[in-house]
Amino acid sequence: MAVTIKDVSKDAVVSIKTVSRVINNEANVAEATKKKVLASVKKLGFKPNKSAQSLRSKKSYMLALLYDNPNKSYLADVQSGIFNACKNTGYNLVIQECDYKSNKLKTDIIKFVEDFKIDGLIVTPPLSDMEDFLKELEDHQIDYSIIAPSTMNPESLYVSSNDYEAAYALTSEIIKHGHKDIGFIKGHPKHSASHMRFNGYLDAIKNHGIKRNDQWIKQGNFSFKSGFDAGVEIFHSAKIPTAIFASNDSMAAGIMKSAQMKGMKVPHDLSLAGFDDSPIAHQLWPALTTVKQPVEKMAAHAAKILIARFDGLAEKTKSKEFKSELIVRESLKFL
Amino acid sequence: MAVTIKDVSKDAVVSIKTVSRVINNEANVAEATKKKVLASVKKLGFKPNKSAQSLRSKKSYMLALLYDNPNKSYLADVQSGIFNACKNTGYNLVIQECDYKSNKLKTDIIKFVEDFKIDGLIVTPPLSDMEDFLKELEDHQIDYSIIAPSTMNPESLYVSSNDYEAAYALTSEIIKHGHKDIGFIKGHPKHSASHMRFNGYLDAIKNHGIKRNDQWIKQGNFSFKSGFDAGVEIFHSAKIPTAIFASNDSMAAGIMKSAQMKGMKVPHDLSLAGFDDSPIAHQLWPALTTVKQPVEKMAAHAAKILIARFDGLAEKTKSKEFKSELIVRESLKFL
DNA sequence: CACCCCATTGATATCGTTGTCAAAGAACAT
DNA sequence: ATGTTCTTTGACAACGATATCAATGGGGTG
Repeated sequence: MAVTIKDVSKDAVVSIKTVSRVINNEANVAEATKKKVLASVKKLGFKPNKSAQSLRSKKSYMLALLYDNPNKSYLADVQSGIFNACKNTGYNLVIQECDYKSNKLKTDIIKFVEDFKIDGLIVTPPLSDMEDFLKELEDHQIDYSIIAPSTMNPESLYVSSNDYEAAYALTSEIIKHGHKDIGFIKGHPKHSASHMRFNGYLDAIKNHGIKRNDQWIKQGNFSFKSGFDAGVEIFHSAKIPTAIFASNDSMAAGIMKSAQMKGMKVPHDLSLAGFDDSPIAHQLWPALTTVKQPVEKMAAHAAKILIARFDGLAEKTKSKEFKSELIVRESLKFL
Repeated sequence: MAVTIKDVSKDAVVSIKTVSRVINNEANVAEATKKKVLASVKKLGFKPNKSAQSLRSKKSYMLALLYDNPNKSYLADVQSGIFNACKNTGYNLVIQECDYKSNKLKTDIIKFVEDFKIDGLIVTPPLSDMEDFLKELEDHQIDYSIIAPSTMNPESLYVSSNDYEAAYALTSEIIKHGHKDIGFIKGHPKHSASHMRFNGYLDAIKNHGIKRNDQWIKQGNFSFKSGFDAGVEIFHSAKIPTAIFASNDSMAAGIMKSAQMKGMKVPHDLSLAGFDDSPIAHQLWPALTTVKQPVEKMAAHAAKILIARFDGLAEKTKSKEFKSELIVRESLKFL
């Protein structure tokens, strides 16, 4: 039989309530008492029973990660980050796959949260871009922390990245390499990151005196196939750009494949850049020039601030913007 | 306030115990009573409180996925499969990242299971290959289900795949394409799948009268880099094979990159095959010939049989071997 | 010294289930 | 008719924590 709070209280010769106070770090416990109790806790190897805690305190000590994102490596990184943040906090992570297109999304998630008494949600794109969904969460008083929000509401918890600046910087880098004819593949229209990246691109070419050519700007959806298809289209054009910037690496890989199938060589005939620094970026040859976001750290921070809010430490940890890093690899060449 | 079993018992004019019996599908409840209770449950929208159930019944209704595998897409597939199997069972999934090399592994996991009262584990490679670890779980009476076991213990729950046959078939396919000089990149030595795949390769060439050439057989560890390095080594040899079979797609991608950097063209100068049908397999050009395992289905089955065991339905669902599928793509050409 | 206040502590109720065990009644054998 | 067994049901305890609220006692104030 496991050690309970009762055993500890007997061993430390205090009431169970006092033990409870100590393990919950409540105020107003004499230092001597605290020490005594902690000694007994350690001696007996006491671990509070989560179910009992949950039952009484109405908390589950569970966070849920909401996602509907086909990008497996992104998901894995996010998860890993949250996982690390949860370590030693007593909180656990459950995963919830969603369908952002489902009209039952809202009710399903609310039901899920209420059934399992989930303490808080970590919301990833594209769910993080659905204002009405977030509104619904708030109406139900569900705490959440957003990764990559579309609007940075100072009230809510979020972690963001400087997608706009990074896209601007990457585009500038391409231009510095002598390119003027630069195509762009847009990401999934429902992801706010898509727009930020696109705007970064647009402003960069504009500020460098390059005119936008809509023949070379294609709508993608972050999938390999959408990049491939966009490539096929672009390479049918009368004039082909000397460089293409795809909003993520999967699409850049798609472009590369379509280029290679056309007999073009990267970067000899076409320079290429992606975004995200997915594993595939360096596994291709030539390796992709891209932008690396500290996804794991971002996810960890999202979890941390959520947990801090539960513990009433809201002042300590705040929403934060993370900086991305430009990674220049062989797929980009000087013209 | 949420609806409790008490409310239901009042509404249905029965005792709370009877309600409990109905929602737990216990025997010996009169059909009429059952109907009456279920009607009230539905009418009031009653959902049993997980914490209270856990507290009383000593079950957490949580499965944990144990992994230490750098392959993100594999992890995502496994997760997705388990997730689907859990749906509507009342069980939930928590993720536990491990370090299989840690000497605290065993104690950490035991502690984790006991702290959170995890009902059962789903164990993936390479943890599934550590006999002493599994033994420890059994000693602590921890239920588990293995994905890709090294030894198929009829006592334990597992899902396996026919790695040996698939590797044999793929090797035969390469031979059918006219290749006689076939290199092989071994997988991580701690994964039993590595050995099964290697043996499939060895037996296939032997049965086709081809002699093993150890210059072309390299040890990898399933990582892209290990494949790349193996490629570099092989291409330094005096004689280069006409085809290489890598134990997984990441390593095959590594080989492809090292070949391309040497100026070789796939499949013109070198045919290539991988294993797993990871996303990268079809994102490369040329796309990789490979073997597809129904990873999601396997994971789902692993979860199902574990849950069935909890519910005492052990007879219904049994360990199972899944069949892989050969996918021939452009990276393999007729000699 | 009497009074009050605040920090500290504990007795006990409580959360929402399942487990135990006994009672009631139906069914069947004698 | 009586005893026995089996099915069905319910009253109440129990799980292991936190919440409530009252009791205790030391320190400060007038």
